Amino acid sequence: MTTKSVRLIDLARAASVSIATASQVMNGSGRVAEQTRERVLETARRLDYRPNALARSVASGRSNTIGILAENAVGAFCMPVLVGVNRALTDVDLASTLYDAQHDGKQRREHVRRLQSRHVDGVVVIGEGSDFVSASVSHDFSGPVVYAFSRSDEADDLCTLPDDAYAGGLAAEHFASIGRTRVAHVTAEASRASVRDRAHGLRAGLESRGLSLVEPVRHGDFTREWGFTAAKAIIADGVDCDAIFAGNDEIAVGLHAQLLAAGIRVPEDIAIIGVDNKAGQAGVTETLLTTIDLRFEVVGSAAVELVAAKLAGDEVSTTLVPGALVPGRSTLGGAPTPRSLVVEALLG
Amino acid sequence: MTTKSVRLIDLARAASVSIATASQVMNGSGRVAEQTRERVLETARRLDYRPNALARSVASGRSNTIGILAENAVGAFCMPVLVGVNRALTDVDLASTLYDAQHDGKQRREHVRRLQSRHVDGVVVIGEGSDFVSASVSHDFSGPVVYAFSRSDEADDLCTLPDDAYAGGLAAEHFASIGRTRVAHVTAEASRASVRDRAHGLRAGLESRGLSLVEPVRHGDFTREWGFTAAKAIIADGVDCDAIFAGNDEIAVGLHAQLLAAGIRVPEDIAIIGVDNKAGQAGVTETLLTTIDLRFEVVGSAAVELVAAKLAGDEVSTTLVPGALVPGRSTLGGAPTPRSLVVEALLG
DNA sequence: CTGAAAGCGCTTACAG
DNA sequence: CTGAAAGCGCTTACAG
Repeated sequence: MTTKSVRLIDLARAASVSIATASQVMNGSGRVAEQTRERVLETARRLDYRPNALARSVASGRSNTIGILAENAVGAFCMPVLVGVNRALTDVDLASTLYDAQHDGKQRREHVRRLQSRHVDGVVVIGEGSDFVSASVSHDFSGPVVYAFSRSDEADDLCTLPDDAYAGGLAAEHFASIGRTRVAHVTAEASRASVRDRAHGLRAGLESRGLSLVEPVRHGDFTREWGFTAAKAIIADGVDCDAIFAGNDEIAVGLHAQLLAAGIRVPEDIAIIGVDNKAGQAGVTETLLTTIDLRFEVVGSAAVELVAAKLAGDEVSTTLVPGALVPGRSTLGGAPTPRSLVVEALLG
Repeated sequence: MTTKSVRLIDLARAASVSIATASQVMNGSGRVAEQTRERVLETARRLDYRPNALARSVASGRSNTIGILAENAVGAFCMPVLVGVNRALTDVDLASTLYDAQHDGKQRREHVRRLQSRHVDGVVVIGEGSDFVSASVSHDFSGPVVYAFSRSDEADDLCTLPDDAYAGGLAAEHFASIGRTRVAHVTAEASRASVRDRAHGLRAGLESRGLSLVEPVRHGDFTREWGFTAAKAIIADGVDCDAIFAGNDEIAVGLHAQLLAAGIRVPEDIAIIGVDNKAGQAGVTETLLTTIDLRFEVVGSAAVELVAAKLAGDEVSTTLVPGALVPGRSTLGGAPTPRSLVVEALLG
């Protein structure tokens, strides 16, 4: 198929220069006479010269590759982060080599070795969210390591995470903007950092507008079932609220369904905001649920930016990525389309 | 952080052998006295020697890396295929380097160049299904190229694809096994190979059991809306069927919702089978819809097997991956779980 | 069975 | 500004 690939020495000969000079013009390093430069470049084009990246790496000591260690690639959130990482990588002209630990410590250690063998310039570990703690591998590499969508178990490791407090603030802001004043919060375990941060952001946002929660936060888990249960309890307890911030979309859907079933109108009686933009991630364009998109892709690309900055010798610190509110019918109302009926029916 | 890494020459000295010998034992090549072998291995362990994969590549001419070119990584089906590819790669101890073309020709060409520069031993192109045609890049590489979940526009390129005909056969078999005899088929455009193959497999499966379709295949597109429309038409036309094979899950969901809305019971009156196992892929464990999982991960791992086989010099040919039927309530019935309550609540 | 030597394709001081 | 030379860490015939 392919003819033997042209080497630097072939290029040098064809352009009548030494390989040192040829190398320099291909790398833009050293000072070379404009004329020779052009000649070499032109020859390179004519010969379709493609530098052997491998040889370049061993000679220069830089692989121009960063390793990606996914804690669990099949996880729901890994893909968008990975896409963000890869995109950002291409922008700074770095290659990536991906390993999936599948939540398995042994595999993970082997992958770390492989990454070391390949002399990657840096590493990004992709975790599973603000509540996930990765075992630090920063000491296993001489280059920068950053944890995307994960915390590390060592304090001064670099992470990129969604800004959960900011998400809570967005919810408060949106409720206020549509005139809601009696807000409740149904969320998951208080032991989760993401849960605490979102609740905190919500509270702060409400307070800054002279509002507060109508009742204590209701803690359960991140499931639809908990949404059902919580809605029933809210009704049974006679809670007087006109808005509920749900800890995630699953809870929001559960609340939504159960409220409807009880004859309570959404959003007329009670508006609902979720978190995750699950439908949007899945490519559903019709926005039933108002939700907060945590922008996982940005969490991924931010990780690459940290790696690149460190590689360039800059001082950097952990990044919190602000999310974006995606307005939908659960707060703004509007005519239900036939499609939305089904979307709702099979959300998830 | 990390101390300077130990090189082959360090290992050789520590074990009192030449670097040639050290190299051979690390690679299991050549014949080395068992005693020296052990000594070197032991020393390697003690020194935590990790061969420099980059240097090894340039010296041997094999990178032990295969390139992955995703036509569009954010696509709904790319992730599972990618996971399968990566898993299989790890099994044969190959690394991967991933590039995402994002459906952009220019980017794609640049990625091909990058892969060439990195001297990958082989390439797997990840497409978007049986109806997607990738531009062949086989001539751009000296090593094997296989198209996973995609067809190539060159006839003798190697592909791995879900076996669509087999999927149709599974549907026929399942309907027969639950005693359904009057089967209809609602699917997408007849211009799609996947559509034709599934229909063909269904027909063949029915015929082999002495059954046939109760009406001509209804062609539309792979959307929920078409599922609605088709269900209405089936009702309006007074079609006497007790089972519908839907071209994919989207259509199945549309049919399901519309039939319920019209007071027709699923599966008592009409059983439904979809294709894709979308819910399962998304991690939903409750199986509302009986569906056929096309096993995208296997499609991915099969691609790697083809690459590996070619690399080993074996003759291979395009692989069709058989899917698996995932039984659910839309054919088997059973108690509605909380999730299906949501469906009803929202439809009512 | 083992080692000295050439070579993989590149980069990078260092003279000139 | 340009080239000859050493070097990156490994592999692979080839002698012995």
